[in-house]
Amino acid sequence: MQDIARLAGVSVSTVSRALAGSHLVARGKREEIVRLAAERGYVVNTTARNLRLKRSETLSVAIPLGQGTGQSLTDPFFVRMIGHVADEITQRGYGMYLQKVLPPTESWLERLIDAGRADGIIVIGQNIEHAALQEAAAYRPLVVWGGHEPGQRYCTVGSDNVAGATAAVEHLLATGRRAIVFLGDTRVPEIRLRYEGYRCALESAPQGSAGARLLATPLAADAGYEALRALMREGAALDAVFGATDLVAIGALRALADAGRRVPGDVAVVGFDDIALAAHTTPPLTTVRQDFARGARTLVDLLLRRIAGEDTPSAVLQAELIVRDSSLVRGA
Amino acid sequence: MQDIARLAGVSVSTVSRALAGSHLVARGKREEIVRLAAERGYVVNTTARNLRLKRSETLSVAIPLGQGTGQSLTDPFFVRMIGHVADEITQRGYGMYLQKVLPPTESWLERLIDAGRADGIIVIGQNIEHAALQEAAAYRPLVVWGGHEPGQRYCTVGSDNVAGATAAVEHLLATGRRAIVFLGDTRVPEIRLRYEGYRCALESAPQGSAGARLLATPLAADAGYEALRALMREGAALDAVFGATDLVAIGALRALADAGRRVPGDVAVVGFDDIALAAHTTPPLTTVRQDFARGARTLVDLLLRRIAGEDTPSAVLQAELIVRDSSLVRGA
DNA sequence: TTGAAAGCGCTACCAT
DNA sequence: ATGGTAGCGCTTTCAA
Repeated sequence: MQDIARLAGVSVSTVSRALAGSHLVARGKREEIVRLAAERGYVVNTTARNLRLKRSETLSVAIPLGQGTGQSLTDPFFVRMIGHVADEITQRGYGMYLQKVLPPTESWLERLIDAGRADGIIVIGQNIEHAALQEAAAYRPLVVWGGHEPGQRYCTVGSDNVAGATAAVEHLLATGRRAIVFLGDTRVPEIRLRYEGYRCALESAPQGSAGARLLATPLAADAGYEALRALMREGAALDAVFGATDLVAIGALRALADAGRRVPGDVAVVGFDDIALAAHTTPPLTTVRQDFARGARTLVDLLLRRIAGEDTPSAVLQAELIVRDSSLVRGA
Repeated sequence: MQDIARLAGVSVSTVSRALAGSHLVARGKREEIVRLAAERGYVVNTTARNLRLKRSETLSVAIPLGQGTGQSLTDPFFVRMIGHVADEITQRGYGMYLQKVLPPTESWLERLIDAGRADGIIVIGQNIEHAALQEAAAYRPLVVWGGHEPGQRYCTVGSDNVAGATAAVEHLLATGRRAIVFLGDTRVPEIRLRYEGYRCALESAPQGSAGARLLATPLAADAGYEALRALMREGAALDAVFGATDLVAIGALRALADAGRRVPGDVAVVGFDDIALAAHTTPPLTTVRQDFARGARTLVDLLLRRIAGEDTPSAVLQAELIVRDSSLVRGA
């Protein structure tokens, strides 16, 4: 900036103002300075600027990967969410600092918060870290994607997991399914809520239906595959599978195919998320769609409002059942 | 830091040193200071630190999304790559600044580089931006994931697209396929290289084989689906499809299923990438595996070496053909 | 409308 | 082993 000032024959103050588009600088001079900077490839140093302004125009996105839940950063759900959040953040002229948090790290939230790298934090997925989040609740510029539970002190944005799961299971019951297995890891709050919706729907099940059956499995396709194979080897009766995520459901699809069970003829399969590939499985997967784009927009909106000092409530987004071939009426 | 110094009854210099773990500070005093900081939730301000040190311990990851190539940040390929790169960066104690670059942005590379936010830049995918990259070649701390082409001045890391594609097509020919269609967008350098490998293999095809047939399509499942459907409606003869990416191949799988063509009985399908879901399609997809983990490691390695002042050459990684059911021997 | 100068929070040099 | 202090590059108040 010194250089530009010297070249333009003005002070650094004037250059700073000109580059910020201030009208305090004479129009001609301003344009001259801007031209000069562009020519010389000068760009304002963000670090110095941030230090001076005490804000970074950057939002931190943190992804806690719980121990053994099997999720990884490459999980299509995270990827999808990261993509949409990146869109939203970029659109508002903010930068995005991506942080992957592995479980053993202690007080990661505090560190992230106070280091001054970002103006606020978006945490995607509560994933076991519920307690840490509760503690950080006092810190305002924080919004979490996940399930909203009573007694929760931090601000969340998430789909209506209970209602979504209930709709899925009611659909299965309505199409004649009677033995519906739930595949997932209920240690994750969102999954627990989905399981709750599942149980809830089963309570009003017709006579002759089997009760709730929870098959615990990490949230990955391989895990879903293995878990369901094991269950079938045991000879358990089932005519429907509700995968807690599409990934798990896709694993289930393959396990069924390998075992010679026809989908949807013998067994119906339903997932949750509606990731891009759900429409392209064989058969295409019935699933509960989460509105990721809307979710991302809401996350960023709420966070920016919190940064501005507002105290925002949690938001629950509607989730929509998308019926595809994997749960067609039995025998259809 | 002032506060901590006052509390500990020492100078800020000492606090700074203690927090950095310097052995110049008496052991007892050091521990006392660290304890005090932890207690009061004090964390060193990264921005000030970076300004002073003139480095940010942060790497920028930029993803240029070309016009109309149909790729989006939610493409499993990007997601996978981002995940692995995030892993590598995190592991080395660096932060990751994620940047999505939309085409109209001008001189985005320069801005990114000079703003001082990051010590170096990883660009994932050349995607139409080849020219801009060539210009930025002078800027050293820059590594690009993509194809390596003659005359290229910037440092790339990428799979051996030509060899990978050749292996895939040779496999198809060896198993009796004679009319192999290539599905993809050859404006993207990597895809152009794959197409080259495809043509190369076809040149040594047995008598009676059809020549190269390029079906241009954006790199997304829907696009692959539509493109292949259109081709089949035209009544074109084909007994194999080579999708430039797994996503396109998955679209092709579904188009074939919808049209009543059996895979691999009537038509073989091969993809490229080996994304997680390739093993879970019906039938499981034969594909050319890119070693993403290794690629990410190499990207970060080379970038850090460039930051240290070294001039590194481009790296080409081997790509491995993974044969699954979608290309089993005809009639098998 | 412009310039001088203070200071954001930190590290590292130079003294002691 | 510890402290004083300059200065990283910028914005903004205050004075002119």
